[in-house]
Amino acid sequence: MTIEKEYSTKLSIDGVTVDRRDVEMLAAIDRRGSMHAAADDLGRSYARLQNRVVEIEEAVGPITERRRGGPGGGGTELTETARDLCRQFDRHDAELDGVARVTESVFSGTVRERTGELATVDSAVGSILALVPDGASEVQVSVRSDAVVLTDPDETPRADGTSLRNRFTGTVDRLESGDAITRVTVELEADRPIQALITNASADRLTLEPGRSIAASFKATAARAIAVDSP
Amino acid sequence: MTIEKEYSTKLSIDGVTVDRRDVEMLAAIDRRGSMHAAADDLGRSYARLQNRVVEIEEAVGPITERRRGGPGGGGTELTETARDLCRQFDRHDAELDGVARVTESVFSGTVRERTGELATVDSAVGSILALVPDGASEVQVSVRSDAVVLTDPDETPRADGTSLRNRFTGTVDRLESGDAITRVTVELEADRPIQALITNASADRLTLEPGRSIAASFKATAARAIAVDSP
DNA sequence: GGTCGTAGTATCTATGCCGATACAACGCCG
DNA sequence: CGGCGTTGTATCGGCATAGATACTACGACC
Repeated sequence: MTIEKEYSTKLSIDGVTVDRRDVEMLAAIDRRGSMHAAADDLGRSYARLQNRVVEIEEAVGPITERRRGGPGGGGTELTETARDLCRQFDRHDAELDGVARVTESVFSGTVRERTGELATVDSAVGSILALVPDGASEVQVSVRSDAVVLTDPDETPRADGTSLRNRFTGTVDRLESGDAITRVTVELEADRPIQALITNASADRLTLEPGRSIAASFKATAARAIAVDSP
Repeated sequence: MTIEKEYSTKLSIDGVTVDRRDVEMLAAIDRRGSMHAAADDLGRSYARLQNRVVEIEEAVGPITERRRGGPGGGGTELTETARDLCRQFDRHDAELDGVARVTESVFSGTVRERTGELATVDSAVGSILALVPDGASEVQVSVRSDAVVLTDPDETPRADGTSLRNRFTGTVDRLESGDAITRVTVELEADRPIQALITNASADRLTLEPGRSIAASFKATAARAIAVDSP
């Protein structure tokens, strides 16, 4: 039984929420130059598709230039507004996709001090500064592996020169290399691993290999906690 | 016209995809101890709710212990599997929420060298190492502000000791402070800002103020590009 | 002027999801 | 033994979404 993280991407503008289907519709219109052809491409009915364009347009403003009659009988072209919208959707989608693909490291702990949205969490690997929801006491802190920075522990910690607020040392446990990216598992304490996604080039420069001592750091604003009722 | 990033969280397990509604259902069952009471709480029909529990159970395995007859007429309790599922959903949801809340910095550029999923992108602020989708040439690279690390530029760059592969220097343009977190806008080139979310404490330690010279770094695996057809 | 392919609009129908309802099964309890 | 509150199951109807269909409007081009 494997659990896969999924999501669906949306943008909300003045009441309407445009989803992937809408963006694909706009892409098809752009590709084919007409709404009828786009509807054919997508296997959708022209009527619904046209209604949807108008619906979005009422909230967002002109996203198409539609001509009826004329050369070729007419046609529809996207405005720059529509292209911007699609790009923004794509960027948001790419970020969400990142969250779904990337592994996370989880640390259970209890909230100590709190200032605003931030709090220090006492965990088995030490105290973690993280974003903690209001009123939480027992929490799980999760850190995305693409947010974990690895550094040579021999370098001076330079605690003052950086905005990386969480720093832990451990030993490299496992390396899984892809074409360009290596997933590094670092054992902080017994059975308390943290994972980091780094480029193969970084793995080389850091001379990573199982057993090597290494420091794993991450920003407080990249560490997110959830409340856990039962300890 | 303001555009808000939205999303909906899902977990997919062996065919079924559980969404927020399902997790809220499980929470209500846990809270009330019976499916009837949970249905009442949520304003849902018992029949659908019960069907859904069975549906999920067929894929995930036992998520409830249901008794009919007995003291109180019976009742339903969650298994540890169900609690784990809810926590995993919450963690995933927290990460997605982070993506939707956080600002992103966007850099347009063209793909130069590529190795696997990574590529260097030439942009107005210099070359960026980022995750680039296959076949893309003109791209936009987006970087989440909670992935940007600020460092004192006077510190030795230590290009070898870290897995931070992208490093740019600029001047602090703007500080927006909350209770615990400051959003810093750094001007890399004219009209090419990058934003960083850091703790107020870090902002103090770095003695940030408009005009100060600062270095902004981020990991290659935290920079994601999308393809842009028209330049 | 007729043709053609497009946009625009209205209406009917299929589908799927869900609430509502009704009823059986279960087991303690008075 | 009957009552009660729960789980379990089947069926009906409402509602929203979307496809199907039919028709009008438009304007260049033959």
